[in-house]
Amino acid sequence: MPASPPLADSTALIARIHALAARATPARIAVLRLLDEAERALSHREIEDALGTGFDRVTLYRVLDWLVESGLAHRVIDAGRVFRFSLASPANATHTAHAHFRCEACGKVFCLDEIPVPTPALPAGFSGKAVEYCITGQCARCDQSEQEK
Amino acid sequence: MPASPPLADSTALIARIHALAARATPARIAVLRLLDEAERALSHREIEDALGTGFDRVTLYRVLDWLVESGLAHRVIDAGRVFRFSLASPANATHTAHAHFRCEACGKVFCLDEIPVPTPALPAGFSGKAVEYCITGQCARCDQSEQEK
DNA sequence: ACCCTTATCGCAACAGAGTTGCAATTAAGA
DNA sequence: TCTTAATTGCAACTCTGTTGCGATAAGGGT
Repeated sequence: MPASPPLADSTALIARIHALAARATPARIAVLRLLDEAERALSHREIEDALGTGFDRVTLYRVLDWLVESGLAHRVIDAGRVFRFSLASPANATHTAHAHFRCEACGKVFCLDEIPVPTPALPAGFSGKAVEYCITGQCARCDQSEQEK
Repeated sequence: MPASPPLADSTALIARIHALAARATPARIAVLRLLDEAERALSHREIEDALGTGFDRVTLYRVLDWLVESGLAHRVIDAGRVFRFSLASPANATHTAHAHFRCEACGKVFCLDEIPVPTPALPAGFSGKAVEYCITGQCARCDQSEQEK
């Protein structure tokens, strides 16, 4: 187990929260930092485990709701009926399209920001807004460990 | 309330079930017929409501599980954390790709079988299998009723 | 038409993720 | 430092889906 990850600059995180006219509470700072350092979409459970017993379940749910409402994070639903959260990159804060990759082996969900999401033609009368694009398969790590067997 | 919908040929449905070496029970026939007539993906709740009080909750869950396991139906997860089911068209029984449209207003999910699902390039090491492609917006009916206001 | 076997069913109890109400706490502006 | 409204923590709840198990009935054989 490595030492605690290098602390991201708390001041910057606090500023980001204050910019939304919200209070910079420990729970918000901790969740924001965790998501900022994560390279994949995290579930409530994963966040709870990562942060230890310092915060109440419900507080974390509310922090996550707040993140989504304020546009700082995306919420996607996982095949296992759990929500996963990832920070919205400042550029695409207006979440028009977002691609994800879900590994069947480890269950983790990765954000594929760099993949362009095509906008398809819809049947008459239908107007599309957001496009959810999720690819299921094996991630790099699981694919590798499978070959080692 | 219109009269009961025209009964699809029960014999054909029963044959379809027998072809899987399974027993043609009333629950299976009813669910199969309902999904066959539905033009969109139905949730367990919608199926339960549509079929009335004749079947147990759990029985319907098990029928749906059986449909998915035997490849007769697809199961997709909805933004509201509920599973939705749609019959797999015999042609694409091997569910390679499938597109859906979810209406924000009425919550219904439509199958867009005719839309081609593009296969994107993945980061190194990742291997994709299934692609879930879901567009969120307003369906034809809700779009229309909104303009009438 | 009647039996058997066993796949299915129905009930009841459970599990997990997420939500709500409300009193206690605390961030942050005055 | 003081005030006050935004947040928190707790407890209880909802909802979707699952599991165990005895009872029922589909369908093949006689």
